[in-house]
Amino acid sequence: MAERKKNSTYTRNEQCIIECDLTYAVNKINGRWKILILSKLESGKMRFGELRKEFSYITERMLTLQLRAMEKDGLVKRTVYPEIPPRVEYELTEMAMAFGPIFKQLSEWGGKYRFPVKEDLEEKL
Amino acid sequence: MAERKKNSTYTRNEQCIIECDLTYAVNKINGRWKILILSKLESGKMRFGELRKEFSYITERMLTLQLRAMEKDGLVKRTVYPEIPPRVEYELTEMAMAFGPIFKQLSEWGGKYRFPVKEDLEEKL
DNA sequence: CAGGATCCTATAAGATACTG
DNA sequence: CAGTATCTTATAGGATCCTG
Repeated sequence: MAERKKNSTYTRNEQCIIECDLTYAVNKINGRWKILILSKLESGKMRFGELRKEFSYITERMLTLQLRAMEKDGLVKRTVYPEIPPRVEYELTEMAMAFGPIFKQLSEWGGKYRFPVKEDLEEKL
Repeated sequence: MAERKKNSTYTRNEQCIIECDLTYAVNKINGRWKILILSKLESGKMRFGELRKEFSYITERMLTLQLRAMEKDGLVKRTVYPEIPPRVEYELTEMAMAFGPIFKQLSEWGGKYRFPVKEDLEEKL
């Protein structure tokens, strides 16, 4: 994500990634759509077109960029089949699969706090 | 974080926040330093200066910006004591505390995958 | 089908100096 | 002490058109 600077020093963030497990993890999944995409890919490998249909609100360009960034980060494996028309499949690596339970909890957090009203109602039942 | 546009429509991201628990949660903690700060504040309320000392690699400006954003987002409570010299304390709200276990798991994830070598060594023990 | 290329805007982040 | 203010750069995100 963040590249090395010309002067061979690190940005503040890079310095921290080197030192901190939490920052390292956070940086892997930072990016507006990454968690969403990873979360979707948990259910199995998908073609580019399937992902595009699933995330119609993400531009093709961003979808590509985020997927490639994750590939570089070792979270996603990209397989190109030498056919015509082309077929490309994306699947999670083991390290990405390990995020599974975390995303599930995140989603639960969202469900609980997104509409406080919802919570109030549930408590009344 | 993202503001309403002049034309009264939503950005792609905002549209998604409205529909999706996971995106809602992700957006609460998106920002280069938020998780780190939240994670630190878990151990109790802290003064601005303490946070600044703890995160010496974050500029004062970014620290302020992230804290204020989180305050607006309902994750952090900011208390100003009308004294001279001024004293300001930051503490987590209940909804932020609920992130606790998630951050812990994230950190564990980082610990496991940050240095694959480390893992190999551990397996040999 | 799965993108790449190009151009543009918005937002994040950082350096530095200053203040009630 | 706990910020603000100002300026600048870097990065993210998006619109649109093109292609092997």
